[in-house]
Amino acid sequence: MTQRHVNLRRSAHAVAPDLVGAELYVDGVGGVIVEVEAYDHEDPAAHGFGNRRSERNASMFLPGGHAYVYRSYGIHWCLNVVCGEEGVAEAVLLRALEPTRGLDVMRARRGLHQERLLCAGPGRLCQALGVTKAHDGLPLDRPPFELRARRHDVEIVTGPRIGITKAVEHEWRYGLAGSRFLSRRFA
DNA sequence: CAGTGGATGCTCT
DNA sequence: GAGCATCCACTGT
Repeated sequence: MTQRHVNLRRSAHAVAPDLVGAELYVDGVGGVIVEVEAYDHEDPAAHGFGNRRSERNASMFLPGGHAYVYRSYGIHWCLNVVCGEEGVAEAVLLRALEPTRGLDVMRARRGLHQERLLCAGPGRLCQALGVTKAHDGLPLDRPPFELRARRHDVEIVTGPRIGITKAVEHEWRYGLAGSRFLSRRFA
């Protein structure tokens, strides 16, 4: 993968491992993606299961390359990279970053926290990067977003997704091997 | 460390 | 009214 941008018009399962090691910034604040999960329209654990549209998941039906942001547990925001073709609900949930730019801004947004926990988890990541509902549906190839493909090969580990109760058998969680910025270790 | 429970609000049935 | 794609503080080793 030597392109500058990740091709997001592919299935979430193809995109997810390619996002590990890529860089994401929001208004210049962010870092290296170290953990993601794939969700597709045939997946009972996904918001877009059965391609059923709702007010919440509308952005999932945009063509690959947009943001899908939803409220989690009433408190947190979670950011997805929408994948695939328009009209098919699939996306990759961004679960953790290794923070590299704007550490002071992230620390201020997150409060008194160690660097390791700044973006270790989907809710923490959005808080650190300032992602809210206002970003839902925005294209990822324009400001405030910047998404750059990784330039070197990385070692990727997989495992079951976190925090779900349906379709738990699939190993659709992808992480950067050995990273200390994961939300949880891989088995 | 591991395990537990509360906070919190929106979406969908 | 149930059920969350979570986080944090607190407990007990």
